[in-house]
Amino acid sequence: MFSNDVKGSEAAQPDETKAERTRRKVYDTAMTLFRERGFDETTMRDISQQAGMALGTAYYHFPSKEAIIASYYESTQYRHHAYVVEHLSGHKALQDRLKMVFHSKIEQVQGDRRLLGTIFRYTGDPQHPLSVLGEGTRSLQQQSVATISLALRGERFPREIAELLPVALWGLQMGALLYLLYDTSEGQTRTFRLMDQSLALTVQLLSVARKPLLAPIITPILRQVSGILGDARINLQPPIKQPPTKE
Amino acid sequence: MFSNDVKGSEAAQPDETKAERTRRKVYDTAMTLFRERGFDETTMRDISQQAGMALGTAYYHFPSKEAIIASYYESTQYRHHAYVVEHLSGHKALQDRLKMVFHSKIEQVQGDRRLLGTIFRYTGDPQHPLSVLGEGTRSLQQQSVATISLALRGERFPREIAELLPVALWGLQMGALLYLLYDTSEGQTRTFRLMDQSLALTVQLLSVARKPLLAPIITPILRQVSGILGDARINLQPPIKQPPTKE
DNA sequence: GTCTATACGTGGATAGAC
DNA sequence: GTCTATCCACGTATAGAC
Repeated sequence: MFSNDVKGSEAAQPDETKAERTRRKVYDTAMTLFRERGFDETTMRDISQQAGMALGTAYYHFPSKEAIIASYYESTQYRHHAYVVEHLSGHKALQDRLKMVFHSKIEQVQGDRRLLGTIFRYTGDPQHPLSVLGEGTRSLQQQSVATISLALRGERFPREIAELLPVALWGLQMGALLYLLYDTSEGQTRTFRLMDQSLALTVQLLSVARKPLLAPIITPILRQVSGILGDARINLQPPIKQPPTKE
Repeated sequence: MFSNDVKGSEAAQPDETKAERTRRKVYDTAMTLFRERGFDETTMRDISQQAGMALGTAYYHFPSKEAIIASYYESTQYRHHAYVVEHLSGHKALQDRLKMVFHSKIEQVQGDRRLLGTIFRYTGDPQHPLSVLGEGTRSLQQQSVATISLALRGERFPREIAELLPVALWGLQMGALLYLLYDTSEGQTRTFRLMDQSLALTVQLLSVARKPLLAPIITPILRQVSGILGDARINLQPPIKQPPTKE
């Protein structure tokens, strides 16, 4: 739907074409203004003026203001994935890995809370290409699940848990992002605490669930949850098991 | 923030003032157009023209298009509460009561799925008076929790559960509404099934949690969840224990 | 292909006359 | 309370320069 080659890095590459440079200029200027004033308060005319170009030029590279946000949306997912891949080997225990994945996600968007809100705005419109739950962002959703699932690499879980855990964690991440939006505490410490506690609880529950004594009670419940979600067609497991990392 | 005397009933009252009649006319016309074409596709000019009045007149009664949606938002909560109060005595078992409460909520907004999406649009902006999670709708949130809690009347739960259940059910309702938005199944049967299954599971879990054998395992977990939520200041218990029903 | 300059129509919102 | 006139920002279109 939207073109997509700005990757969010604001460092210019030397072999950029002129068009790419202009496009980046639009993107960077827009992001700066969005962060300063907010999305709605920034007009395409502001952006083009600030970037020192004509209105038509900005529109030439981005069909709409939303398209700029779409680029940002994609770039965050891309960068998060890259970060996680790079830092995975430094964390061995499950809880450490989960913390790393979730912390980096929050830190990444921490300075852009207002922008984040702009992305959530389309959630109520399933048809909108930017709806975080809609068809239009399906591949981003699956990528996100895949990124999170990297933290689970090498772990062995019972079938039922292995099936539910990735989506559950994705939901947790969504919840954390939403909470972040509303978190006015200094440095958003509340969000981090909420996340850490939730993850600790999760890991704890996972180990409880593994106890053979409790299995007969827990397994049917998990099956039931699985059934409900499956029935509701809530399923974000990406079709490819491995995320796009060459190896 | 927004004025609020349209209660969503489209039946005119005989003792209405002229202003009230005009206001209702604006509201009713707007709702009809919103339902037919959608919120964004309906202009204030459309509304005023269809209602046979000047643009300025419509704006005199509603300071903005959003204010009309705000009225709708309030009226649904009001009507749901009234419905639940009226039908509570017909349902004795907990699960029946929950089903009644949740079904009526969904049925009430079933025809307005697009409008519902419009309400969710402001969730990303904590400052916005219409954000479903924001300060601006706090009292509506608490009313909604109170309405749901009516289904729990007379039930006895352990402290930890009694504390968590209302918010949890509110979250479930939010989830169901969100799911409804995306549910294209005939008559939204999927949403109803998802809800029924979730409620059945909930009731089942409640009875499991009551078993004395499992209490030592479950209670500390619930305490922990309670602690996390409390820490995060997620608390929607209305300050008044009893919702506004005279008795 | 990339960019500028300019103009038009639409829609939300407001001011002021009646 | 109601209407008319108006403002302003937006998306879009276009004609042409390089």
